[in-house]
Amino acid sequence: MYFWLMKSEPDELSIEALEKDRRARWDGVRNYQARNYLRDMQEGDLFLFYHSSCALPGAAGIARIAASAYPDPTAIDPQSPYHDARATPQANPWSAVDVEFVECFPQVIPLARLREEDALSEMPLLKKGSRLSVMPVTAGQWQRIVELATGRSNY
DNA sequence: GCCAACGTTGGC
DNA sequence: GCCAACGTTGGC
Repeated sequence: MYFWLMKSEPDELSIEALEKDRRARWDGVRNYQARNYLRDMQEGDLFLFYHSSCALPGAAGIARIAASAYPDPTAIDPQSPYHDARATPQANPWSAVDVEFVECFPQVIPLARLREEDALSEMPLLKKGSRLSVMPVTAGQWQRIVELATGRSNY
């Protein structure tokens, strides 16, 4: 079991929308490093749902990988904003996973708050200039963030 | 292989 | 809207 963090613009998919729908496809990732992490995910892995490009960027909740990586259908869909003209059904370089809702944090843990934690300073999320949208989270980082968010000392 | 130009990300 | 920083593209 591994821990991850994935960024989403709440206008596209928020933790609240996932709570309502229970399950969603996580698609549109168009960066090779992020894609490789998607491919490393296993059903049952947990991830921090991070809201980006919004009024209050930060960790908003927890979700779970419901289906491991498969070819991202949006890459070969000409109608999709994520369409990639070089992708074909036979050779689709992009991957998607399915995710399911676990919990909303009582309050979003803002990016600025995460930055105050020495224990989190190694997270790619907090490194200057990092734009990676899918990243691994260590057990220690996971525990610290869940504790900040919920008061629970363990998950 | 180098590197300038470009488009994108994402916080502020 | 601004802009720093990044990844990708494509000419050479």
